[in-house]
Amino acid sequence: MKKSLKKQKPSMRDVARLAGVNRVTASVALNGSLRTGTRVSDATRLRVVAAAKELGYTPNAIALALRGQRTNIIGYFSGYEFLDAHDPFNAVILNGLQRSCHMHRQDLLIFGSYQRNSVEEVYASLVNGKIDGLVLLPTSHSPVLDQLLQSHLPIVAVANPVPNIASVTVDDLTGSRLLAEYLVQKGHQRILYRADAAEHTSTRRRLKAFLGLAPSIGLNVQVSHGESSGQLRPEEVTILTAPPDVRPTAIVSWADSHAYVLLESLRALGIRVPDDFSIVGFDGVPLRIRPAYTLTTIRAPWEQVAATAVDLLMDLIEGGKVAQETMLPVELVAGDTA
Amino acid sequence: MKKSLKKQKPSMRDVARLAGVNRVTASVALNGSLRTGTRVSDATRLRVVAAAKELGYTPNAIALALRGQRTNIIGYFSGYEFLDAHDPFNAVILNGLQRSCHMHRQDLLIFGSYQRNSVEEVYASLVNGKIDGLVLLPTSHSPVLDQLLQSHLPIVAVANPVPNIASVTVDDLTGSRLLAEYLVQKGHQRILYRADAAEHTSTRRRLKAFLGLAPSIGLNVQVSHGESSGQLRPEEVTILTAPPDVRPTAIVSWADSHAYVLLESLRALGIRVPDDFSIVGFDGVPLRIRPAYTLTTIRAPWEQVAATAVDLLMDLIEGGKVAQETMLPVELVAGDTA
DNA sequence: TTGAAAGCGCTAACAC
DNA sequence: GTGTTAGCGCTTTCAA
Repeated sequence: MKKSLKKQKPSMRDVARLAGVNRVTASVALNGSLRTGTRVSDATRLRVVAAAKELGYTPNAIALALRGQRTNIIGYFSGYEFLDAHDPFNAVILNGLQRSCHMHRQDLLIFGSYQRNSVEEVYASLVNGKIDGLVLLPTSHSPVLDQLLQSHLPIVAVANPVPNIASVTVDDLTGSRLLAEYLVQKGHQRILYRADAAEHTSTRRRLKAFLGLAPSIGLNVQVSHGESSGQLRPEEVTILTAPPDVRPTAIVSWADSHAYVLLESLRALGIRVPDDFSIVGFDGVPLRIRPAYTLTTIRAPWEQVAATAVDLLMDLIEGGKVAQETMLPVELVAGDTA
Repeated sequence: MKKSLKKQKPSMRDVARLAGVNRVTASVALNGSLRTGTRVSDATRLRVVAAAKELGYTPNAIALALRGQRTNIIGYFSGYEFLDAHDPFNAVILNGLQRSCHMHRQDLLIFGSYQRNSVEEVYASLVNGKIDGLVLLPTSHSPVLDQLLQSHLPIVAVANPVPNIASVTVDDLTGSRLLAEYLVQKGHQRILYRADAAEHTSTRRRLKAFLGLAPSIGLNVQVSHGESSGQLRPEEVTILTAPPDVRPTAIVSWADSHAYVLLESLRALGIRVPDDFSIVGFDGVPLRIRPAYTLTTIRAPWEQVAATAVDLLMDLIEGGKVAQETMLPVELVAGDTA
């Protein structure tokens, strides 16, 4: 009666005992000996398999991991911030990771460590052996990054290229060009380019490309940096409420997420879009629920980016070499905000 | 020159060697001996700590896990389906899990195994020792569930109560009552209740409560089951396009996600909301981007549900007993769809 | 105060 | 064809 209370998970040893063979014989019988000539007679194999089945044996992944130095778990770390799944960008990345991990039969471990005490702790939790490799969404510069570069943990960055780390990115330059051309075509001349406070590498690329192109196609660009939340700063309000013949007619947001915040801010100020201002974004993450505004934006294949990152990571884990930067194409999708 | 190429992660053994002590002395020096009287002189401790620092030693979580039968990873399994992070419901659950895992210093492993080959495989991957416990979003009835019940993996279900498993749910009854009363108050009499195809336990509770209450407050309820995608079935179209004096005036969707799909379907049919039909949902998941329609719905504290599930799971893992069902309160929030 | 032994579950390599 | 040995990195128990 009481022995069934504490039914432990059976180990290989239990299987072997029941089948009346040695532990390693059982192991070989179940897994097939790889290179070694070690073979098992069909009779024994059958007995072992039967025993395993009877006991409901399943291998212990932790023991396997300790032995083989391979957990078959890959990690996702989105920098220091809380990984807000409500943010459609994070959502699409998560979906891509999930899909690709599934293809590679890897488990996915989420590091949403927004407040983990120290850099040391974060670092230690990343290299403690739980994961075989890491997909990283680099925020601006983080001290963990330096440490990770020293470590031998395979890493692939997404979205923002990082020197010395394999990165999967999107074609920010083309995206900026498409936006600039679109705005010109719509007759705009004075543009407010809203960059992010954190200055991600990819944002800088987008901005630089836009600024580089602007003069040659007749765009006059003013740059501002929004709050990290995407809210308007007082200076920006001043710019936007200047006389109509002076103020910009279109706003380029470095990312959709902030463009949506902006749309709400303008609405609160009684400013109409696209009547008073045109707004374009960048990212083009698909939304599950139809939003109040359909943003004109650059659509990048983020799910594919994440999936590719996992693919590359697997190569890296298996000792391969991968390209420093893998860049995926983008396209412009016209909405009703510009 | 070439030795730095294969810089292995240092182990306790390396630290001990550098400090000139035994491995266990090093271990004790770094972790402090717990119950055992084993102590280390300050001199040795200092040397060991210095050695550890010099080498950049961090403990190996896998070895710890194998030894202590504890990985400090908790898993999240959303049934057989792909865990679509775009779905705001999944997003809010993920956020709650993440937050609570962080509080408990646990890592979060996502099982998004939409297609993992067999039940056996799914089961094996859940009980292989990688996770200390599981938060489960039960879909309708799944065979894995039966197996999991036999196992000794600590489990907590969210949203849908499951017999013999600790569950964290929301007050579906009160939610249904609030909706019914609201609709009556708005003058509705003929209602279409749209349940889900999968018939989740919680949906059944909502429906049952609604039906139970309806007669006493003068509501006439018709029930339909939408596609699993939330799309309209032909029968439903028939119901909705019946003559105005016959057809329902309000639709209750078992969940917001399908309510939003419904809104789009009606829009495609040229039916206006709330002019032609009122629509109410259930879940009240906060949206990051303002949607085209602001749904009248029941708001449940899903993030709190997920966080509580982790709390309970930790109790369970540590050998405690927890309540069979923990129910969190809901409230009605009026939008512009009813 | 420190070291030695044992064991968590598993398998590659080499006996027999 | 099968068993033995050894070791992945760590800590608890006991002996010195």
